[in-house]
Amino acid sequence: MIQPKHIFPFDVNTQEAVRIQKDLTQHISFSFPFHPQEVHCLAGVDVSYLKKNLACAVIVAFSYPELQVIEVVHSLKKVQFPYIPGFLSFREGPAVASSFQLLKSIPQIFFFDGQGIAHPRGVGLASHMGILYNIVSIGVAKSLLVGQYTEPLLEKGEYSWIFYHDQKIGAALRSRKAVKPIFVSPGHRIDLQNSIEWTLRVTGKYRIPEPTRIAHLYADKIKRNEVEFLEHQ
DNA sequence: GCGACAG
DNA sequence: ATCTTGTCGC
Repeated sequence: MIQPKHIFPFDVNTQEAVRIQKDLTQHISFSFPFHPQEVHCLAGVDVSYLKKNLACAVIVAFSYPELQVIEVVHSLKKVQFPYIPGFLSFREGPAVASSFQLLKSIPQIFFFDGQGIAHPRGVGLASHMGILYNIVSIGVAKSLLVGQYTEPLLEKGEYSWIFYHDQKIGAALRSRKAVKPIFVSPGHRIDLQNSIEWTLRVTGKYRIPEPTRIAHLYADKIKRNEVEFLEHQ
């Protein structure tokens, strides 16, 4: 089990959240701790909502490079923070943390359904959870939160930089030919170039890379089949 | 003040 | 994220 490096109070107001985010920024590392050859376990994390103010977090662990599912965990947590762009981790973080407690695998890289450092204060969901658990994390978002980018070329694998306040914070990556790009940014313990490369390594025939795509499919399954049962927990 | 705005 | 059927295109 992966133990959190620090315990953060998630039941805070936005002002405290801003302070926490600004403090977390100082702890982000960009040096990738592994040799590419020694990565054999990856994970995808998807966060979403259920009705009744329940947040759902799914973590799926995969073997690499086979990308076979080796573990799936999920948890539901009542949200006590509204959805405000820039504060997603305070809404979904508790559910993610709860799922981490259930995870037995030790993935070497985590792909998150959200931003890494491409965030108003440099601490998106991927970075926040990355710092909290001292893990390698990458933000893979379906839409842009902050910054500007020029349209990347149409072939799969093409990308352009996302700039924010004159800083290069991420990439608009064409994960499939001629589809809307995905927005990749480092979460923690990895740089932008490696974030792009690893994202491409786990991207198949779909726009969304396999780790988060599969995690999202499990989230859908949970919503369809197990909601009533889980609501009593 | 107005518009933008991960999931 | 969610409300929602068929349909146009690679």
